[in-house]
Amino acid sequence: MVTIRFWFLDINYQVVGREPRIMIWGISEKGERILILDKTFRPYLYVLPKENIDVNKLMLKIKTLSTARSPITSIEIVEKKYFGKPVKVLKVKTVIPDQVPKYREEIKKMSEVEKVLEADIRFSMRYLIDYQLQPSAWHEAVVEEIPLKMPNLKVDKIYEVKAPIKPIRLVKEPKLRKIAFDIECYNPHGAPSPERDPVIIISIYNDKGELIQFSATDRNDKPVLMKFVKYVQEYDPDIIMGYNNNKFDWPYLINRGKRVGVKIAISRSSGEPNPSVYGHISVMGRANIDLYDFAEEITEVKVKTLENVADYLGVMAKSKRTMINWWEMPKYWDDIEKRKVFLKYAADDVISTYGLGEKFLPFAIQLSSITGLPLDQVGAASVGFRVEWFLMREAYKANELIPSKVERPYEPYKGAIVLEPKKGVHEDIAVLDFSAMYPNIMIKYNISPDTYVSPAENIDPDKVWRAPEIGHRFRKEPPGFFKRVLQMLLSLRKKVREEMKKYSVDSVEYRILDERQRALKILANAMYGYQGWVGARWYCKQAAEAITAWGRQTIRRAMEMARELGLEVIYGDTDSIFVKYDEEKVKKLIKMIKDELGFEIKIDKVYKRVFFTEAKKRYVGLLPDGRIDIVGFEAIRGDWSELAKDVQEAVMEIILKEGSTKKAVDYVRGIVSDLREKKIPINKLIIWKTISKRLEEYEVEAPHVAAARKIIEKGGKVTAGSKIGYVITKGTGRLSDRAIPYFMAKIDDIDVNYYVDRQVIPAAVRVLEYFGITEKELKAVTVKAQKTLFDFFGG
DNA sequence: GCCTGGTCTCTACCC
DNA sequence: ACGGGTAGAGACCAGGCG
Repeated sequence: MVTIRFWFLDINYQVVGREPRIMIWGISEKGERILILDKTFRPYLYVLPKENIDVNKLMLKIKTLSTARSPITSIEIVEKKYFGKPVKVLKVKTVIPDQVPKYREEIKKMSEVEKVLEADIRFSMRYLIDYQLQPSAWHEAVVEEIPLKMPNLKVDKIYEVKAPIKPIRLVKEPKLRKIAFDIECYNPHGAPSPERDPVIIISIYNDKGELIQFSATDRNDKPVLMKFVKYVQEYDPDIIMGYNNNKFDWPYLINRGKRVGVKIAISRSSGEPNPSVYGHISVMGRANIDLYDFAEEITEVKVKTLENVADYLGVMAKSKRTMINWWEMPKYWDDIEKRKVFLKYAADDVISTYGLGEKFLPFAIQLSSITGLPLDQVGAASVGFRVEWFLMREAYKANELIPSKVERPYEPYKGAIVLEPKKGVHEDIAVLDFSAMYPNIMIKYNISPDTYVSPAENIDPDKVWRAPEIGHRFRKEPPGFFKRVLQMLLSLRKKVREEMKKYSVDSVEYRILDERQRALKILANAMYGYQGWVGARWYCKQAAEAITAWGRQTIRRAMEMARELGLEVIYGDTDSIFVKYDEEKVKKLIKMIKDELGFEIKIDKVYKRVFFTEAKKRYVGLLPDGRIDIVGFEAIRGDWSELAKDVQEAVMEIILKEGSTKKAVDYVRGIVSDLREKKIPINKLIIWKTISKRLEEYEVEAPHVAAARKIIEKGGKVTAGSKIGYVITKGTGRLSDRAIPYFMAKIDDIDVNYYVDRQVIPAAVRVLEYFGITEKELKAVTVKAQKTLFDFFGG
């Protein structure tokens, strides 16, 4: 027996013979790739009996269900808590994990049974929870080495556990072997099909900085697939990364492999990648990561192509990469000279992908270790499931039973308040933000599913917090599950931030800790939304409703205080208030809020000048350093043409910095005339919109839907989530009849009037209207004298 | 048949 | 597959007019 330290990479289980076997894949401190087996773990479920029933009789009755294939090996009475209330439950153990749902259904039917619990947790996750193992983190284990007699297992050592594995805290990462890969398919018919179209290039980029490309000779791709499989097995990466590989590369490779007779046997057990939870593709013994999952969270990039995201993150500048549009690919492949360009394009793609991995992996690793979701799943799992896995682990630690998943109808409830802004230009405005408002409200009022007191219950009013407006009550004591979890998250984050100070800003440790505190913050902030999500195990509408009610009360009171101090409130949304920046009074306000409400509010920024129209959630601010903050307006929306956005931004800048409406008007007129003279390139006229469902489900034929149909007609592919780039062409009738995919349009097809009347002018007028400028004036050819911005100040 | 105003659908934003 | 609040465009349709 030996004690080893290893970094947790992946987990799965197999049923071998008549017993399940947990398989944990890791990297030892010495850098060996190891597999640890645990044959002792068994699946189970809990039975919550009805009150006043004969438990012994129930136990006997459950025992009679036992089958030979997966016998019930034990039933014991254990003490747990269910929503904070102590309960006695039966822990029913069996052998084969996939038999648990069968037992669940049968036991549920029994008249003595109130509920069956924790029968909907996958076996390997059950193992992680019960031993509190931390994916993507270090562990210590007492193990015994067993001989390597399984040649299909790609590891240096195999062990069997002899004592429970224990997580240990080490701020470091092992030297991981990583590759990024990307495939290119021959697509003369539009979207490629694995049944018909070969994989012509597979590019790989590894952590040694090597670029490897396999390409087909003519259209024979069997060797390409074979070389890829061989390469992966030989390089033996721990992490495989791609961009949209879960939805495209892997399914294509596997189906293409089936077609040409190549098994994509790239896992550490020589198996193929296979579809798994949250729509991700699992590769046994390795972490397959789709970087698109992380790119999706970058809201600044509206059209999340690899090149756009890589450009935004500084991984590869658009100007420095080779680009080929998908409809041009066959041309680039068929022409042997142009093929070199194609290979360069493929290389740039895979290098960008690897670069994105460098940006996203540290965060993914931290998120994985905190939530307890394996590295390959954490990106694919939605926010709700990340929160839920974290809570399930915490529940186990607190001896709380995990509620089952229940299907519920959607129930709306009232949310936050948004103030009517005082329209116009304001000088020196401070934006005050409550720090972590909802988490702090949950903590202060002990809001949690297990502290909620139902209206039927009689309770001393002094022992509960009562929510304003709606009257939901929450026990003051003891601290609820969510309160404890939030306090833990917040104090942990504080500790991590303290620890960060020990390291220099450019050290590896600093980066790790910084990503960790970010992940903790995101998790804490998601806790409110989680409770209001009907799909949540800990769904509690009353809690979510109470949080927003207390939020409304808090912000209202804060605004009242500001006014009491003589501070003019210009605007406010949810947890922020915009006030005139009087340093002394603002300082007083912050203290007053702290003292009276017990919440921290901070100056987030101070605008030298800020402009509001009458609309909520839209404003432009000028920062002291000269930068312009645009919030909500067309200029930052992805579904307006670049041209209209540029015009609006320029107008805002002229107005805020120079105060000259005349200059702004002249500028707009200039653009309009450029447009009429076809001086504006077509790519500035593209409007991007997301297809959110299957095309046949649309009730109205919107322009982007019509354009999407045209893409399909051309052989292209459109699915839910696709971004459609279209332009409006000349003609009559509905816009949707005149919307065509941008790559099918020529500059002469463009309906200039649409871009003038429905894009440029409205975007400009949105801002200029307040200064008395009308659409007519913007379109007029003669220049009239305009008032300056400063005529509007103060009155 | 054409115009108009109101309603509904849809998307992307804010916090 | 975390929440509600909000702006705005365009499709769609009923009703008025002639």
